[in-house]
Amino acid sequence: MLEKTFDPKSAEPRLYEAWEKSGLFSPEAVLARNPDAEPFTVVIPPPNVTGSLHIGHALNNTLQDVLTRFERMRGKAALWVPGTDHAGIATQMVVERQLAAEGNISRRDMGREAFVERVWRWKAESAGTIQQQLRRLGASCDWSRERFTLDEGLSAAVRKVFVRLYKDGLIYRDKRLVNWDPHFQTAISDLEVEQKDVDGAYWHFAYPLEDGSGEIVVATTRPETMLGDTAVAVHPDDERYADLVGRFVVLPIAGRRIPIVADSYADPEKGSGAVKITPAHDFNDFQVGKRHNLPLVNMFDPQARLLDRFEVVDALVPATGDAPSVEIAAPQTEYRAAEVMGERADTRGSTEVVERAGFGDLPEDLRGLDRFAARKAVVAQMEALGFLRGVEKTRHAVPHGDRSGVPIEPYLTDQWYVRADILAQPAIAAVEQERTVFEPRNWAKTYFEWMRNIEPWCVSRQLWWGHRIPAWYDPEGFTYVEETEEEARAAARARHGRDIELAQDEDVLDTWFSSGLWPFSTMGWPEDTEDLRRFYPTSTLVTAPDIIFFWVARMMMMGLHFAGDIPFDRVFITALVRDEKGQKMSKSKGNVIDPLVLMDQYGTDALRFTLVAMSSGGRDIKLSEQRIAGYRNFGTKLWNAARFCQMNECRIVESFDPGAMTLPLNRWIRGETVNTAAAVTRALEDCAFDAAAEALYRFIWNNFCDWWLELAKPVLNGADEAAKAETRATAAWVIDQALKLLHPVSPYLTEELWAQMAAFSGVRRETMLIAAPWPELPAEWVDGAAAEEMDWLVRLVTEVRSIRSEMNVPPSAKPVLTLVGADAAARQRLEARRDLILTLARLADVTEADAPPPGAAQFVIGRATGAIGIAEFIDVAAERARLAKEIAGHSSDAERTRRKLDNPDFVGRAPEAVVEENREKLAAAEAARAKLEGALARLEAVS
RNA sequence: GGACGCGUAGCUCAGCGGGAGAGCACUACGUUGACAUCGUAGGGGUCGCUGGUUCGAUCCCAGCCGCGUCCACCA
Repeated sequence: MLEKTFDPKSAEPRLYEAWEKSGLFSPEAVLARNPDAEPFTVVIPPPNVTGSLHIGHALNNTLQDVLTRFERMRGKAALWVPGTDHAGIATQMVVERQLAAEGNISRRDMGREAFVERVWRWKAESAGTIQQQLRRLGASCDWSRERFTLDEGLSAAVRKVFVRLYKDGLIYRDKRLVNWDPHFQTAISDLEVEQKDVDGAYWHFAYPLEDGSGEIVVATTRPETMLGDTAVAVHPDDERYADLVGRFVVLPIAGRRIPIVADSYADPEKGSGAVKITPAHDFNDFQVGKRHNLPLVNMFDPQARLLDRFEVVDALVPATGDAPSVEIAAPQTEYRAAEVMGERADTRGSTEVVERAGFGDLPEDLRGLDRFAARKAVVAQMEALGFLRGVEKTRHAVPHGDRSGVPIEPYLTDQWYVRADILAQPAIAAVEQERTVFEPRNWAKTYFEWMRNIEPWCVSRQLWWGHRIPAWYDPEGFTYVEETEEEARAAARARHGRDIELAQDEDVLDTWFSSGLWPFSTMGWPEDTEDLRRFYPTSTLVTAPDIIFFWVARMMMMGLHFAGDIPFDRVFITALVRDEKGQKMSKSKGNVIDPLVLMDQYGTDALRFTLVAMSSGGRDIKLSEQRIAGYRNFGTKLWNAARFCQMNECRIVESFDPGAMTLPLNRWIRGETVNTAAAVTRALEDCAFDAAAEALYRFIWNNFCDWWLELAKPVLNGADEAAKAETRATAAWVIDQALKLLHPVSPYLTEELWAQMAAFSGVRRETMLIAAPWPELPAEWVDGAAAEEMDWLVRLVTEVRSIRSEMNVPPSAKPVLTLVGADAAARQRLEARRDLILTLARLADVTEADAPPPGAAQFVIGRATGAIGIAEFIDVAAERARLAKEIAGHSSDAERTRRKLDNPDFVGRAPEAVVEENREKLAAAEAARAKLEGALARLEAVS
């Protein structure tokens, strides 16, 4: 016999272990039975290898598991590939912090090799965490296929892709402005930059004209960059400055002569209408500089980063004060780098392109300052020199590194870029043609928006943890991009006719570069593997909205380019999980909900059911514990229903044919089961997870427990052995179907009941994973007549209960119900269901009469009037009020419907079925009102 | 500035062209051997506002108000 409640704590580990041991998470199990089984593939969004499960993981992995289990039960060769990501910056950051805490050691103190070794050790230590937590969640992924982005195989794929992109001209090295994260001392991509509003100011500076005939005022939020100004721009149509264009100002402090140029970038409406141009430190200014062939003055010393320990101090002005070069590199050279985008750079790279540019008479006291100190110093000097024309406080957006949280710096460096604009074309087309669809659909727009305006993707990072870029340089400045050092050497030998010293690029690749290959690299690409042939393209990708650009877009581009096909048929974008107040969860706010705690408290199934039930398209999830508790109760409800069935000897009868049921009661629940199975199937096919959960909840709780079980009780306690046998078998059959339908969402509880029911029934059964085929039930099993009959019964019982409650009839009282004016059908139903009605409505008897007895509370049921003989309880005033209210309800119904039907336009234009429906409604409302008015009249007569 | 989404019962959310729904919370009654992690019954909403389309609008369209997310930008 089942315990009183399901105990997740003891059952979950036991069940998971059994599943894993069975080997049935691997599609081979299905393929062994059916070699032609259709594949269904999901690849996990690989979590950070050293991470742990947060609520977002819980959500998307639950949904992936729901889909995988569902398709596996349907007989598909379902494969869910698990794995983890090396997460370059994030992981390196954690380890660097550990080192700092341990002994104030920096990675640079350790050296590259030792540091990377250390990160691998940390990975080995903590890698198990997330895997265990996914198991805890019930994830049915194929652990035998688990991958890691820094695996040998995946690394080989990365090198292959890099080399091929290079040889296709789709990857190139270039010197241009990048988003430089001064904290991590690395370039980051546009996507890793977030704008934050901060308090700042506009400083208005006057730049004197060269000839002393006046000045021009510019405003800036970044005074420290003025030292790098190489022009002042005004709008070509701005008459105020028309005669100044082509003349020169003298840049204060630096003492450099810079031109006034006309460029439409200058907005006459803003500030003075004149804008300072700092091409080496501002993305817009870079473009202006390019148009006017302005020199770039890079004020950052790239070497400065070597001075850092844990807190980075970046130098604003050259720390190498010994040789500040006055000469400025020729503009045509400066901009060459930007112009060769996409050009093969296997000859002289662009490393030579930018000369060190400086400015001779920079005061000693400005050198070596970090940028914040430099700002103050520059402002102070400008003020002292009399060039400060005002300060205006303002709040403005400043780009910050998403990981470091410090303001990023546009910085002129050599980096590797991917020509995303070319790769994006097929990826855009694939979604336009709906070869890949987004679910919910609207996300496609977000995807298009970004893809159609895509910028070059900076993929090099000045980190140590990651895939080292497979590029080698010789001392003469030639570049060799090859998969191995041997090949690079061979290429160098071929070029120079001798062995030559090579140095590998120090940088590693953006983490998302390897993640972008995930759907095919995990399948063994570039080898032509069986997995690749069978399981690629994958079926559904389940992921969060915030990584559509980071990840989904890159997989689309890489998949189409390298694996020759879309990476997935469908992308399901999950909701964002927020706290119950609707706030985004964050460590700093302290409102993070730990899914593990929730699983401890309520069981995994309850958490899963909640996440599924709240996953409706286009809305964030506000997670509340109350809701989880409610769904935990739902599991208990089903558990107890099964327990009741055991108490009543309801066993699985393998020879039982549900098609041969005779009792309307059973035929009714059979129909409900069919309808529910269809609804759940369709919902899961459409990723309408909330609809699936709702259908299951209603069916199990409202239909099965609230009504069918109650209706079955008299049968199970009765003397009709045949009816009893059928009802027992029906109970077991319905529970079986319910368990199967619920299993993808709540795997633990269902698996446990499945086994217990089998044991109790003396039936041998394997785990549900593939031995519980998904219910595909014939539509003929829906019996309309039985449904109508049960519906009538439910209405009758509900009416009686409602009146009893309103009239305060104690449960112990068993009145007599008299039906007046019952037709043949009602009479027949009444006779057939007499026992049920008596039990459920707590009645002594049901009779028929021509008129209701005095002192009865009355209601309308179909064409008949029901009268409950509760003279001793009836409160005439209360009953009068009750009847009046009922009458009012029917009256207003009738009134509204009549108005509709009196409208010739409605009758003329609405579909006949709708008109007819309204006619029936009117008739029913009026009949009910007439009966109740009669009842009210009788009440008044006797009182 | 652009894109997308959301405003429905106290709360959380379904529904999205023809009778306003669920869960929770609330109120009353209840322990009749599946379940108090429960049962029965009940109260509670001019479906953000204003127009339009339609025989008919919570549902479609437009505008407005409020909220949120993303992208771009703000010398």
